Amino acid sequence: MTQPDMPTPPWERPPRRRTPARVPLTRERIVDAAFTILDREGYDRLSMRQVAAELGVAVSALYVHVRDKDDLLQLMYTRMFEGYEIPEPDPEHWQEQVRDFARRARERLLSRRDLAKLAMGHVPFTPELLPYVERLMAVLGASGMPRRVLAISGDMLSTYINGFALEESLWQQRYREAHTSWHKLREEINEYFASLPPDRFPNLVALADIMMDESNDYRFELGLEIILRGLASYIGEPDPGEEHGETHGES
Amino acid sequence: MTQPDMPTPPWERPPRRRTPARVPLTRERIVDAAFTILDREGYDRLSMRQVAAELGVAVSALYVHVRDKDDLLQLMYTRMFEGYEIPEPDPEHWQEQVRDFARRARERLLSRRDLAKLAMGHVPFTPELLPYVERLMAVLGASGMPRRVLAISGDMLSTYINGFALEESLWQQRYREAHTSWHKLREEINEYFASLPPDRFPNLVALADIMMDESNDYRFELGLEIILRGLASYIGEPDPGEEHGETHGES
DNA sequence: CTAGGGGACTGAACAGTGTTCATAATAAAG
DNA sequence: CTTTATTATGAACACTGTTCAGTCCCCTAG
Repeated sequence: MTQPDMPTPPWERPPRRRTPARVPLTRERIVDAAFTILDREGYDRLSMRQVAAELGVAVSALYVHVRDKDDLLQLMYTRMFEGYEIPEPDPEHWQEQVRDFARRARERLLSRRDLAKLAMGHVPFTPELLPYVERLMAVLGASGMPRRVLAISGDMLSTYINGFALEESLWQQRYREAHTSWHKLREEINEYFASLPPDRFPNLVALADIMMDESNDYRFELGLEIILRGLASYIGEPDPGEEHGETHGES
Repeated sequence: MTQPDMPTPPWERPPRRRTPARVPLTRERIVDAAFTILDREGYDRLSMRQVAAELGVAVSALYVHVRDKDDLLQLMYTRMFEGYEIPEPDPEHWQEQVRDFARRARERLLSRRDLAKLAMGHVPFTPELLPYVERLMAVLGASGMPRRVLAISGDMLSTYINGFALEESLWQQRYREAHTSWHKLREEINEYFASLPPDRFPNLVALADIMMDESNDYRFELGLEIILRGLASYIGEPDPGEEHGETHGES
């Protein structure tokens, strides 16, 4: 905690410059400020000017430390992973480890506003993030699933988690803008589905009561379980599609 | 088919105004123009002004027919589904029907530039699109899977398809901007993975040769198969989580 | 035929965006 | 103290979505 507005005492030799030891602008501080704006204004209003204003600095100063807005977003994406822990692989409990991984990932994506929007469209293939990918692959690989299944399982999981969290945050945004609650919105949606003409929409009407749950947790868990069962079903099978490239169509 | 540039024959009484029967601006024509811009410039450069220019019209004229840019994007999203056919449900072949649905959806998403970006962040819960959801649910429901699994299966499938296509188009964009080819980019990526220090990244190094395929088709099919196997595994089981709301954690 | 009402369209403006660049201020090095 | 390199500034450019007073034109009523 520094106290910026204190006058300089006369017995200290006053430094020549007006702002003694002003906090230097760094990539870290810029990312901090960007997250402050993201929390307060949301992804769509996150602009270089807002970030600069938050730091009390001219816009162009940011470009000394950051190439692009894209560059800044990439830094924010990287920051998102900080402190995210993935355990040592345990072949006996790989499913529970993956479940835990997925839950914590979703939790993180929903912990701050619009984080899912930020994550969507980025790929964790940078040097800073590859360790996380490696550890996830280690956990999944311990299951003994075939190589080719393993190669896409990480992608599938993160696509599912990101997609799910994005949809959740879209609904959040929608009911925030409509000045109502998730409870109310959910009720309206389910009533809408129930009120459809049953002759033209028999399936939707029949599912109206469970299309949206009071909490999304159960839906998330079930989707996760579906993927896990799918992955597990390949354990013990030989690597599928060794002759791949020809035989994926038609049949 | 009207023929706009034909001169007015002299035996027809010429209308008083200079531009005889000028094409009226409609929502349809605006969406057409928007797709022209999307194809030519990409999603990020799709702006109201570009659309207006394409139509030879002032920007503000668009706002007579379209509330928002969001409104226009919604119209484009709806247009995407036009002519998309989903077959009558056949309980014997629901898996093949779903595979076919997914392949055609991906094909459509990749048929035009940045269509996946457009699709991401939209939900097909509008009156025009509900019939498609209904038909998909019919096909899935014919499998006999439990209600709660059915309720999220559609979401899971479209999340997977959209996410996969989005990732594909992201790579496309990346190698377009780098002025190289997918073949080259893929080779570089795989070489990069292979060149990682094997002691810190044993799993990534071991998978380097199949992290990215020459074509993404096989990866898409395999991911689809994983979901299908997961879904199929629930057929015959009682509806899971009837006591839901409490018991989805820990155990 | 004229008068007028109403919808479609225009042009200009507002407030905002990402990015660049010559210039100024500052810090470190000689 | 002077030089040099870095960092920050302010103004500018070329855009963006959106609004609004006014204009044009067509159709209808008288």
